[in-house]
Amino acid sequence: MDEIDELLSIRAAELYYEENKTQDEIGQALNLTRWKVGRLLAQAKHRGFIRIEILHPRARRLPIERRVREERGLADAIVVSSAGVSSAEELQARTAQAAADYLTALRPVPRTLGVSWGRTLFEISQHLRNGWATGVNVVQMNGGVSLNRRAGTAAATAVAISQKGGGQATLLPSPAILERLETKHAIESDRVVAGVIELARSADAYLFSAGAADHNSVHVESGYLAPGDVDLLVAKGAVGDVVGRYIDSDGNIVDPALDARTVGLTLDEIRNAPLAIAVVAGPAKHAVADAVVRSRLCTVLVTDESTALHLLDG
Amino acid sequence: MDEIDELLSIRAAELYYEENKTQDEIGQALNLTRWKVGRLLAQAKHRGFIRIEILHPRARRLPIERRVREERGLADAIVVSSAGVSSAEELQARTAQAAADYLTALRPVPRTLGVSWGRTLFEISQHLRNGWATGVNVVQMNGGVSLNRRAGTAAATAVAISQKGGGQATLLPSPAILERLETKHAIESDRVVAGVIELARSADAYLFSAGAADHNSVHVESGYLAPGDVDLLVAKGAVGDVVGRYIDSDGNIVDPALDARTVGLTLDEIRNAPLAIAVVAGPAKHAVADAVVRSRLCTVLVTDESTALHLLDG
DNA sequence: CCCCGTGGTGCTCATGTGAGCAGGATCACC
DNA sequence: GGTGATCCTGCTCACATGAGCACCACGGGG
Repeated sequence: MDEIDELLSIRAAELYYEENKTQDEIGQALNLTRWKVGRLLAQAKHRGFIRIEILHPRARRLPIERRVREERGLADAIVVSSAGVSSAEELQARTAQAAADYLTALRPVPRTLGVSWGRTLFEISQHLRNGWATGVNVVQMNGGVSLNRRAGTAAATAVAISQKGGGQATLLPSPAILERLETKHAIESDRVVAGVIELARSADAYLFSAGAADHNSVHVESGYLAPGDVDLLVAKGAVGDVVGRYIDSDGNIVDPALDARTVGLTLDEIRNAPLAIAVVAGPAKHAVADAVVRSRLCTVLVTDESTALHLLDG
Repeated sequence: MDEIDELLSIRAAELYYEENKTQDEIGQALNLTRWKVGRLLAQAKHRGFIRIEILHPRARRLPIERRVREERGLADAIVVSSAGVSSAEELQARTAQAAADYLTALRPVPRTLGVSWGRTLFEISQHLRNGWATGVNVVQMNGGVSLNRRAGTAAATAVAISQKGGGQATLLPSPAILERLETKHAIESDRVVAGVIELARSADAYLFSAGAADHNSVHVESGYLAPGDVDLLVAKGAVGDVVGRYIDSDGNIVDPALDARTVGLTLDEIRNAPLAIAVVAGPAKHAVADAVVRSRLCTVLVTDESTALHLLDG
């Protein structure tokens, strides 16, 4: 196609998309047959001169979803549009909303849902509507009775999800990470704790997020890890954590000793789940998202557009 | 329309615009009749959820052009799209290109074209193609033999436009602004100068830009005005200049004494022209653009999207 | 309890649009 | 200069879509 046709296709596109003229009218205006106009418009689309965006907080990017699903081998992928997003909070909110929508539409409805906790999960719980399901029981997948002012967030998340879904919440009454291995063994052998973990293992589905390996992590905020600990993990290749377990870009445990002191389901238990929904969004989490998907920690991914595109670059 | 319909319209739009499904297929997917889908899509468009942009350096915004024409009473308006523009230079280039296109397509072809000079005009001259017209003579509208390194730019502009248009250039051999009123009178009574100005008065069309009243002005750069002079003009209400004459937001001369020492066509002579094409783009020139249009200094305006929208706010 | 206005639904029909095809111009190559 | 391949053009036809209309459900008022 030469330059003059390119220009014509732009003129035609202006008249077609901005002025709502018919191809026939455009033909008269530009002295072309209506078929030529049709071809010019097709060219303009094909060459990427026409961008169509759906501007809405609930808008998704289906073509990207499909590519993520196919190229990264996921059972499902939900990619929220970032068109018109002004703040990181809004992106987070959109993603949480999408995750809530996904849960709501999920069939068959899980009877028992294992959940992690954190900012993302809390927000999802807030976006779920009352009655999003009937009789969904929720069980925590990992320890996390917080040590600080945010205490109760983890519990509130699980409780909100279960209550809105007409079911019961089962909390895991244990810290996320224990200081001594013996204590961890001790707590795990507690009948209640062991029972909860057993229940979590039997869940029909898991819903969890992933954290970036940086100083803003919930683990630092909650006091389970010091900023220095995180630096050390990063030095060993950590890109983030899933249910409190830090992984490198291949999804392998970075620090086995630390991992052994972490209470909750193991990554392999999650990997073997038939339905594991990871909700990971935001530029800071590009690397973890990639690790999660690459190491098959999830079967379903809910994320934002830019993270999804990052996954497709690899 | 309630919220559930809004959501449905977004889902429908995704399938329609991103997945290229037919309304019928969408209907099957969402359990709707195909007419309902059509209505939902119409709603989505109507509510502004669908944004269609034409991404191309030559793209124009016809609806904005029309509004500018009608609401500001211009014979014509050319508004270049700023979709996908990364730098101020690119915006400038797009506008210059559009002005060149407009000139090229102009009918009837002007026999004599009066031009001003400056960065914008120079760029337009560069974007014109050889043979854009046959036999267009160009005459300078205002003085401007530059005092500094840029000397010759004004002349080069007029010469390029005329040569590419197969005609002759007539230069106005005079400074833009003289220091003493007597010198100005003297130079204007020079037979050659008077002849050129007379020729300029008789031009079929004028093509000029406008400068912002700031320290980056060509007048400061060329040494006709000191930065302090500009500050003074701004203090008196100046928003910019047209053919070297500084105007306030109503298009009135800000400093009659300075204006009297300025060589070239007067603003009223331009106002009386049947065809006066102003090319004004860039955020810095929003105010001048408004003054130019408000005071009817031009019959045709070539500008960029954001400047045009600024004009429509008033 | 019925009646009528309102808004939404599913339809018919006319129009707009894309796929596919035959003919003809263009150009390289023989 | 002929010949074949290739691309483009203008067309037919089938399909997709929007306008307009009759109908029905709902709800308020008589």
